[in-house]
Amino acid sequence: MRWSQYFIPTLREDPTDAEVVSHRLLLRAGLIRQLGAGIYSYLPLAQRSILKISDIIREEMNAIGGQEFYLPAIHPAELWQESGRWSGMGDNMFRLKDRKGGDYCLGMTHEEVFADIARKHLNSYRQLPQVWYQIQTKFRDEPRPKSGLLRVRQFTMKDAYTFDIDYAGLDISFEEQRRAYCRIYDRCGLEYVIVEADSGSMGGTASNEFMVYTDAGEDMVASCPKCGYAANTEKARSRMNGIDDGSTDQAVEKFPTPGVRTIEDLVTFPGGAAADRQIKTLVYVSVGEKGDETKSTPVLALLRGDHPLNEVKLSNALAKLINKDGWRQTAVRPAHPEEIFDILGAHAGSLGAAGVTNLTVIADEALRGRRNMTTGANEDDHHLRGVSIERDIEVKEWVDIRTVAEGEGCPKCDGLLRVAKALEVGHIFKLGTKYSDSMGARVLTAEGKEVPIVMGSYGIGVERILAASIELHNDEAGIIFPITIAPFQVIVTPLNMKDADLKSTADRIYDELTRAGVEALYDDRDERAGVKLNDADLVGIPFQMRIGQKKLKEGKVEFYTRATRQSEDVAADAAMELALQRIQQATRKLNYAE
RNA sequence: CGGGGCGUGGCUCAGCCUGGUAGAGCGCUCGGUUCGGGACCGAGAGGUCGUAGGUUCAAAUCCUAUCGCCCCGACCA
Repeated sequence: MRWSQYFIPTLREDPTDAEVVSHRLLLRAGLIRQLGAGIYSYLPLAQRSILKISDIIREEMNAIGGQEFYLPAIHPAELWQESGRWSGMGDNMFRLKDRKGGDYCLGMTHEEVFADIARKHLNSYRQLPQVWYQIQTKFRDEPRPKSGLLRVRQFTMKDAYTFDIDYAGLDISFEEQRRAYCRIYDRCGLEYVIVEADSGSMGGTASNEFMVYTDAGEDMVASCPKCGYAANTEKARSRMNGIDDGSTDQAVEKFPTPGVRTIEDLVTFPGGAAADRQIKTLVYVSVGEKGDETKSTPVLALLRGDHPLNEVKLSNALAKLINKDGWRQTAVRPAHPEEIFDILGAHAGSLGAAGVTNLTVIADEALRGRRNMTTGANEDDHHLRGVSIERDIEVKEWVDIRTVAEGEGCPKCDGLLRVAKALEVGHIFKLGTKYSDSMGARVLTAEGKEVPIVMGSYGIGVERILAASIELHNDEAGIIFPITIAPFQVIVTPLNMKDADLKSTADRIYDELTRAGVEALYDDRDERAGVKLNDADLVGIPFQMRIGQKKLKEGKVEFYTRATRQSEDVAADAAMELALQRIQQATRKLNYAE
């Protein structure tokens, strides 16, 4: 490919709208352009890279028996109504009407469509297991798209689905997918961790996320360097040290606390209490629906004063209480200030659960057995001391609803947890029978019994691999692509196109490389050397063949490695061989990484 | 959805506060010099100042509405 005729609109200046590194470099290096909020055009360089990532995914999916499909992006509403997700997905789903007024949506994921095919055509245990996948465009109307390709409204996803006769089969399918995922990320040259995760609106029994540590991520991962435990903080647990509450149960005593509004206020207030000896009382509202009816259920969530609530954990706990008799929880939100006053007769800052009997009270596990605590009195400017939880508060459910913090004890060993930001690049779920039950996908067993198909669902964000790779692999000069996903493997750069010797040597080497099957880009632009070298570094092609006058007089050219920014001299006649060897070496290292 | 910011040649931005016939740098075209880390000289092309309405003798500038984009928060398979 000749650069002079190829479309690579590099930018000399940093785009002001781009905050995160990958966004900035994707724009500057001429890989993408924005069309709208969270909607991007992939230019030729990005498209080449994305196709390479897709090819790796495809190879690894095929290697575990995956069969590639291509399903529609437009789905009739009925399908999503059957699974209950037409309402469950809320505003995140793009919806549209056809000319007859029929409801449709743009697919956010494809459990429903695949399950529909499965229920129509899978009838017998003899047909199972099946591994189906596709690489397809997904649409999600994100409330806030951001960070370039990291959070967008249209993107490419590899989504795979497995169909098994029972849970033992699902375990095997899940494990195969997990291993395939490891190979995919290894081959893409991406450093990742596998973490325990929340299943979210997908439902299901277990899930793992594949995470890349980067500050551009939007999840927090807790991990233990000692035993390897790793979990999304939406799921992570930790070991707590005991706290001395004194040896005797005191009596509950109300005392005035004028102006005290926060946990911190009460710590410094004379006669107050340390944060870990306070009970924090939060008012949340669970919104549920049943057919056309909706209801709001206020609940109290109790935590140790210094512990932050984890809304995902709370939402999961509340869903268990709400989802029965045909009701389904659609949202969980903090109560509005007016609601709080109506419910408890006091404002935030003086709230407590002692003596509350008409509300569901959820308490965090870390409060179990605690005594002589201080909490709000449900009377403005008053608190209670001497509160012993199990004696004074009617707790409906004890659940883990707090967010773990750095430095807390690992739940699996005696190590200490670290917490760091991470980006989700893949998620695998054991779905179980959620969709086969709701959509009626059943098969006959060998004994002639009808059972629901046991499903798994496995997703990879294709562009996120590209963006995450750039987040991890860059320097002040630009992108540093791993060889396997680089748009080109080598760039041939004659430093002066007006020099006939340089040009003819470059022509020849480019021709040799191309004939040898190397993906080479030829920078044949009549630009100054500085421009060409800076562009080559910016775009991040792993190897450069630099052809300049001084070295060529000795019959040599320079072979430059982008990652190390080191050059080595090689005879012009041997240049192609060296490039080929280094490319193969680098590719092999990623493809057969352990 | 709440808070903040920004929309001016292709790009980055100045001009707006204090109204008076639209600017710079980069890029682009042509000519010349230069040629190993984003050169220089000369000559050019290119803008309904996001959109609509209002105030005014006069609006990029003041007012109102609206659209779009970015950031923080809420939310997020």
